[in-house]
Amino acid sequence: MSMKRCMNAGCGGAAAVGGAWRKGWMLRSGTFATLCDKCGVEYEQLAFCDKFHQNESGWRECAFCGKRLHCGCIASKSFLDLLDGGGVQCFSCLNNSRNSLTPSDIIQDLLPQSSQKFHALSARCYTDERMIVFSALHADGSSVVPTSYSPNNMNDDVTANGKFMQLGRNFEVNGDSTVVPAQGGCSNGSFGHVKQEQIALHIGELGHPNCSGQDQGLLGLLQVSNQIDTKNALKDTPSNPLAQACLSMNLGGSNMGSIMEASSKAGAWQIAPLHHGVVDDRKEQNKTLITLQHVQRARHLLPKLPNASHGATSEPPKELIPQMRIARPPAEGRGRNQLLPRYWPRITDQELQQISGDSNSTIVPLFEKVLSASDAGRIGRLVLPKACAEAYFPPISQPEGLPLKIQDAKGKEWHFQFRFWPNNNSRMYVLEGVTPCIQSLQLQAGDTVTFSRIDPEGKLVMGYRKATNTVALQDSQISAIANGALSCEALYSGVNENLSLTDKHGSWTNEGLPQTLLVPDKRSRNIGSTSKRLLMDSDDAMELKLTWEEAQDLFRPPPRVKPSIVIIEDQEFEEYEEPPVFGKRTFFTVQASGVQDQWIQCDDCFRWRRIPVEFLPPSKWACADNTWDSNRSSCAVPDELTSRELQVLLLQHADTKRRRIATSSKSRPSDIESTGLDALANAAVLGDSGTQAPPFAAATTTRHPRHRPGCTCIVCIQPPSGKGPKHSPACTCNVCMTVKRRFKTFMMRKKKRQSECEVSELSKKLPWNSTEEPEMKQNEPEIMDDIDLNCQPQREAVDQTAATSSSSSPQVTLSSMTSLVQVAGLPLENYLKQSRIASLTGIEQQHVSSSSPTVLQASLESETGGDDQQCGSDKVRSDGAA
DNA sequence: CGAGTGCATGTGTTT
DNA sequence: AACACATGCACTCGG
Repeated sequence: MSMKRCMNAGCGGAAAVGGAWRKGWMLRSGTFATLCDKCGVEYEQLAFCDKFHQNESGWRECAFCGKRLHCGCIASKSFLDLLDGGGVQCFSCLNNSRNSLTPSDIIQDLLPQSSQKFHALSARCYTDERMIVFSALHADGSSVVPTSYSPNNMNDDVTANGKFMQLGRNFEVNGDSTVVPAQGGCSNGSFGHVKQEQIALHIGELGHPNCSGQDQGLLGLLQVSNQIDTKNALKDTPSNPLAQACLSMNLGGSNMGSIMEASSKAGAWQIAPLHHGVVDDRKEQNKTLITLQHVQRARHLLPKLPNASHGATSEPPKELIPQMRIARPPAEGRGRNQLLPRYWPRITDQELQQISGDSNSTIVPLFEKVLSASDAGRIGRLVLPKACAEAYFPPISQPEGLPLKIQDAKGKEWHFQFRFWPNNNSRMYVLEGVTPCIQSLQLQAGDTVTFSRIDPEGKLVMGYRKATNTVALQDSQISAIANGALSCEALYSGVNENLSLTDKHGSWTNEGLPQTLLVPDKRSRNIGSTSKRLLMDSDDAMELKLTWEEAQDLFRPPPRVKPSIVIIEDQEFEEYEEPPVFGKRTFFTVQASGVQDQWIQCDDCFRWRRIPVEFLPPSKWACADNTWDSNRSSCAVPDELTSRELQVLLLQHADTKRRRIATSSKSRPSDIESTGLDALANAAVLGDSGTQAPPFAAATTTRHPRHRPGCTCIVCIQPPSGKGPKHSPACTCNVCMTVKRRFKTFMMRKKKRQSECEVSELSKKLPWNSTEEPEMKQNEPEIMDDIDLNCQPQREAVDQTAATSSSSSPQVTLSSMTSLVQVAGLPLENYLKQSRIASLTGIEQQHVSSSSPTVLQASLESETGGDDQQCGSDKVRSDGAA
């Protein structure tokens, strides 16, 4: 066995090379460092476990599989992985030789090595596995030494079991060969899990203090055989400062091996169990190993907010913590650090407590999944995320899989079949037989099921969250935010996978701020779901999108923070070091003269005040802040508008929003592409019922929605392009009859509405109109005698303008449906002109002249009022089903 | 004929 | 480009 001299000047100590590893850890560079026996200083070296034999040509061969690793080329990890805790593992066969250690080993072997004291070293114990990773602070509190450790003695039984361990590689060697965290400063924070305790340890210095972070806190992990060992270990050294220590225990008791990865930036250590023992799964295990990566992630249970320097606003109120729905990176699991955040369990402490009850069991949240339509459907198959399945469920090598018992929150045990299908050289994991469970829990697509494990029993439990509240609360939540009544966390815990944290003022914290808010990202704009396929009522989806956009509109620069100006491609960007805050919600009006106003509600008296349009109100605003109108800068001063006027404006505003949603949905590409027949048919079914439906749900069919099997009407037999024979005026096909009936309905409704127009009249008399009103005041036709169903939208679009200008006569014969619609808008337009509502009519004219059939369709729907607006697609559906 | 099963395929996401 | 996964669909089986 060769020896290598310690490179620490003046030390001269030696470390063994070739045999069992001394204390060592993997460096980021891919090399392996060991600790000098004598001085404790580490140095890099190349060495191999004795399981790898050096052959005559200088290559080393795996004793298990015979594959070779070039001597001295540790970076050639295609064959070999050096285990930080000691030992090596062949990537080809996964056999490994490893060192292991017990807590007593750690303590007895480690502590005497230095006279320096560490300020704190928190440690954590994991059952079954025998690994220690720890870091510690210097006594001055400024330095952290993250390291791993393995004792001198090998434990062959572990080796024989084929288990292995691996530590973080996130350490780098600086010029002085000292070990520093790979990413930034060592951070504070707890990485504890559901049950953990932490205590300070005072132990000898292990290595080199170079963590740049000023943070304090934790720094280590212990992974030992079991709790008892740990406790015994502590007992074994009563005189040792460790007696003062506490070990953080995680009862994650499975037999899984673990990968531990230190991500020092967040002070977070990640543990990733690996498959073990199943030969067929080894390739995937390899992959798991190889693809280990840094994951800067949110911390565990009680996330420390990221920027301590921001002062006292960082910690969420303690009483809120159990309720906070925080995405918890799962504590362990094979390849768990590869899990996408969307699968991170967001179970609350309260829910955990509910599951665990009063028992001493520990609930280990594993992962969660939003149910897809397939998952929740009758097939009874729940597709499991591959990484989750492989990480947390028993390894399976045959497609038939294993029966799996999973207990729900009520204690009922469900029997599923956990299996996989081969899929594109990969696997697709499913849980079969979930229908009874899904039905029992009344779960639907969009709901979330969570999987946890009860330790130490290792029993799997599943919980669920219903999704409906999330969507329903959106608007109100945002409103509440705008009024400063709701923290952003409450909002985004429901709609975004990102962990969200707020300070107690409701401001975003850096770490918790969803990126989708800060930087609109194409990939993450699909709120609440990662898939378009996830069933969400389309209205809800659109509503979500709009409110999401509104939410973005409400962002304000952080108060009292001066931005630094960054110029990127000649564009100046303000860069803030603090996250934005939500501003207060307002609405805008435009006077007949074209002057715009912005209206804001006082937080104290709830009166509405007029403010300049360009003003970006902060989250709190009161009359006293009304510097523009001194006459109304006190809550004692009544509203500028009468309550009636206000009501009208607010109604208009709400209506505007609703219509904008509808319009936006109709201007989707699929709708734009819809044929004239679609527009016709959609129009035909409008207003026939009051059922609510997504306005665009039926837009892409190539046949008219009233088509029924056997229908030979011209619409159904002609190609979607509209070419072909024309409808006869006497055609009595469903569409024609419906269109005729529809326009009769328009007539009736118009008359009815005129009698109900008191509010509208009042609004017209107001000097203001809510903006974004272009589609609001379209009107119904006077008479619809002759309806041409042979709609050719491309041509009609041109005709519309002519119709608009030429015909206010009810007797005019129209050439198209869209022209009809156009004429339908004329009487009110005229009326509005007479009423000198210039802004409205102006907008409307603009829209008319540029109308596409789709827009007209939207207009048509708009004019039919709220009830009609809702009827479109559902009507289509119901008709189709009839 | 409907339910169940296994695989194929398309789409969206991640690397 | 590769991968993950939601869902479609052909096939089988049993009532």
